[in-house]
Amino acid sequence: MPELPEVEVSRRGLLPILPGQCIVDAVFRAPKLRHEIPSQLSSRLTGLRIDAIQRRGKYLLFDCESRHSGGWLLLHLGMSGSLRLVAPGTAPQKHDHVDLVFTATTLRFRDPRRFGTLLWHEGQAIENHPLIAALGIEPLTDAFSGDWLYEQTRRRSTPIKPLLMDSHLVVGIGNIYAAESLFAAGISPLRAANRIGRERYRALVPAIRTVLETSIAAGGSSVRDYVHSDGGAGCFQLSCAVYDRAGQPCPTCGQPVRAIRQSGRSTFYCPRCQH
DNA sequence: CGTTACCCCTGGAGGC
DNA sequence: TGCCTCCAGGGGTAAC
Repeated sequence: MPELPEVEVSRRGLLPILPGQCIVDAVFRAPKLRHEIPSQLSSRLTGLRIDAIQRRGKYLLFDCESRHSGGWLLLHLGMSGSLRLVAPGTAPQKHDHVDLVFTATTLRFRDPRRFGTLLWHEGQAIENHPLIAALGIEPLTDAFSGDWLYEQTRRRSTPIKPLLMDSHLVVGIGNIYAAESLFAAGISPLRAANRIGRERYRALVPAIRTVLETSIAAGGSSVRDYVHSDGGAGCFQLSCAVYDRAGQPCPTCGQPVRAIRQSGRSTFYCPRCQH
């Protein structure tokens, strides 16, 4: 479910609440999410203060006194994860796998499919964690430009859509926003990345940025104690132009939206508007 | 090195 | 009502 905007909105929802608070207890009700949860993690976390909450790609990074013999808690929401803040003592429901208990509130992680990731990284240098070190560029930075993406794709013959979703190249673009960005830029998801010209990448990159920022803005206006809505419709955008709209008219030309499969994922696009 | 297939897991939707 | 199949917003890993 969560792509970059959802993770960023979750982060912003936690920022006014958690930094400065100490972890009173950590409760794990599932033996593993994507990875095993070490048996001593609860005692390691207990007593540590949250100094900051950062985001890298779709990972939330909780700075737990990393500069003072603490470390980092890495959280990835996976496909079905969501966070909420509940009153201490609130009974967990099914799939509520993790609680970080603070004095006045509890951060609760729910993840039915358990594709989420929870990892502890001892020490200060989170950028050295192998999963973080392998991540590509942040799409909302100035360094992510049409010229940069053009240069990066010269030897990539794979279709542009799965490439946009490759977090080793650029982080945070999931299945929904890849489809929406390509529609906005008029580029076919099937087109080989190295057969797209510089000018078209100069259109695609701002389209990606606009789609992501619009979604963050839309999500940021909701929620307080419910950090992230897990509504099945997806999209913080009020409506998607093409995603999950197979057979429905393209908002630009009226041609039916087409659904295909790429790399095991569904892709939606307008065959008339996107080339 | 680049690309693809598979796998982790549960639940909801739709066909019969 | 039940059973079956397919699908779902991610991504790491292994194999070609």
